[in-house]
Amino acid sequence: MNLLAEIRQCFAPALESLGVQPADYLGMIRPAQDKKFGDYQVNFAMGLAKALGKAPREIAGSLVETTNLSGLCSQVEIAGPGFINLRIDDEFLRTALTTAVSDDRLGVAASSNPLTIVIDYSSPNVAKPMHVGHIRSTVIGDALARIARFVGHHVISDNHLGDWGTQFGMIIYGYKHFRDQAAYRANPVQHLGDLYRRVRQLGDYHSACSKAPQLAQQIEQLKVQFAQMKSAPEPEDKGERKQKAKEIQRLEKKLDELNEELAALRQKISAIENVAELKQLADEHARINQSVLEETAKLHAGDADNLAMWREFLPSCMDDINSIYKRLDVGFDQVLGESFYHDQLQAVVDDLKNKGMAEVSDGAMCVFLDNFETPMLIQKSDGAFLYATTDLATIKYRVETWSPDIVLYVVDHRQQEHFDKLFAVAARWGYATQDFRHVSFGTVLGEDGRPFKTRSGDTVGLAGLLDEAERKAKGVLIAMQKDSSELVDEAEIERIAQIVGIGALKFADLSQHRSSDYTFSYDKMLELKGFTATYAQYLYARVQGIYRRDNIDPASFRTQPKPFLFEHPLERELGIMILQVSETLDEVLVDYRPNLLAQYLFELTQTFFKFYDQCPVLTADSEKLKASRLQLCDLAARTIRLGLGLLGIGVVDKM
RNA sequence: GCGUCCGUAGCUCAAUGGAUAGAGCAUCGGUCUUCGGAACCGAGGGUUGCAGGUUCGAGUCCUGCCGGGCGCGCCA
Repeated sequence: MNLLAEIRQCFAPALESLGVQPADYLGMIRPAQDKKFGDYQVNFAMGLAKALGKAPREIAGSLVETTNLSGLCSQVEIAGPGFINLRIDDEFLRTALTTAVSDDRLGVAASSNPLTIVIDYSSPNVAKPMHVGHIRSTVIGDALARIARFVGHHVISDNHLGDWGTQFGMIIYGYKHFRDQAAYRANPVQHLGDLYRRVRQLGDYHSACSKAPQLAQQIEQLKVQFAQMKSAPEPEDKGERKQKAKEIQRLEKKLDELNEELAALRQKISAIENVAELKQLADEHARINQSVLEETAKLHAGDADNLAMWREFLPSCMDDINSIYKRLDVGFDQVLGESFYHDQLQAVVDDLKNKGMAEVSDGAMCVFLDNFETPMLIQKSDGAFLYATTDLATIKYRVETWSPDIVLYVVDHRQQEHFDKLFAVAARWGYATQDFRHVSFGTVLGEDGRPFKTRSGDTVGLAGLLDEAERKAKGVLIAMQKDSSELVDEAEIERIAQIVGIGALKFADLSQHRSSDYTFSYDKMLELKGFTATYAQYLYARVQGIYRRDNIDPASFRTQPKPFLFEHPLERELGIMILQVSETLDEVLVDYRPNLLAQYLFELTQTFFKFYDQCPVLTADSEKLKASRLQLCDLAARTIRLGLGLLGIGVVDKM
């Protein structure tokens, strides 16, 4: 039962009779912001008043008169400037709750308009270790896929792996020059990772060596400029003085930035030069960066040796990634990486060329677009393709293969301009009816508040983060068990710690608005109280505890529901909140915002614990009341299980 | 420089243009021989960066400024 949808439906005829498009206004019916106003509020009378030239309260009155809410709402009030406050009829609530108790879907109807939705998420670079920067796309994308699927859409989740890029050139180079056959045999995943890091380190060293002097020179120039600016006489004009101060500030900041960059380069240099063996290696591989690109080019050109190595390495790299997915309980319907599209790229370029959309500029094949200063490059001057080319080929493939209505790209916001261009090209190319959407999210920042740099070497590995989450949850669990009667064995603690720890981690991410930057903090990500998954999981465990205590089999009332009673205001409040899961899921999909579901689950849990504090369940005054309250507990717990499950988070019977 | 996103309580964050801007954490105080204290109740804490504008109504929309993140042709 979707209460909000029911109410909206009721108001449509009245709006139509006023001569306006109901769709423009029905969205303004919302859950009441403050419970004292009722359950739902209608906010469009004020807006309509202007358009129709009547007093808002008068409009509200006529809307109420011509709208049939009987059976649905027991109380309709016009308040303030023209709000219409609605209170759902208790009997209607009881019926809806009774239906929910006996329904596996808790009364949530499947969408009457199922769409085909492709969701592209996670998409890590194979062969590079996954780090915390990958968690957002993975966790948000997975949650959206689960939610959309539950709501009734046909979802195709697709992991667009970076499995065809320079990183394989690096591994191939490393394998050819640095491999330790025994170590490789013993643990291919780890050894390939080592080879990657070694090549990376040497390559970075050489880049740093060539960049550092230029950078140092640039800094010297800036310093001179800065000194001149500072010693120049103060302008008399106030505006110019301000301008000057600003310019000085800007230069200072720029200097700081460059100095920091230089320090990072020098660190990379000294890391090599301080170790004689490394220095020797670096000297022996002076052309390493060019060679890596050559190995990559050979792979792309179909070189038999490199292709064979790629085929050999890929499964090992995937093992690493899949173990993370397994721990996160994340899956995909399709895993079509960049390599899958490799042989379709030339055709894409040719097609765009033939259609007059692409032209050569400065040696590179470009698609120029209105409203964009820079073109989209689809082929480099050396003939190599770019990720834009792959993205276009991917669009073509997805549309031709799955005919999606919507294609979501769960990718961080730094790529916004890329997607703006990509979608613009796609539309001109003939894919204009699909709703391509960049579901962007904020950058993962370090605890110092600065963006997490992929190249900064000391990133937190994702595997280590998961370990830490589970370790901390286990510590809390063991501490809790000391004075609890509900003892559980060692293996059980391990299992529970996993679900609680990973759940906390995921929830920390999903509970935040996806567009805001994500400040990485162990404390925050592993928090186990307050606005967390743990709090909601605790609700579930407590309800299971009630069943255990009184040997209750919930199946008994799920098949034969008893009447719901509202003797305490919190029983009714909890009942409404339970039913609102349906409208919450719809809300999530309007703008692809899982945090709305997280917020809902938290509020539901808060309401439950208030209810539970004030309404005795097992010791209720009558059997009828006990039965009713047990059903509320059951519904609350099942709603939490469903909602957390849709966020990719599990529940446990004891914790 | 151009583009784009952001600025809300001490901290971390909420709030499709709606009524008195809300949570969590932290702090302080209460509930307690408990239906498993990972709980419940209460208190303090705000000129929503600044200044204008639009409107019946602005944290939200528009303009300008201040401060910050990110991006800006052959990386992905």
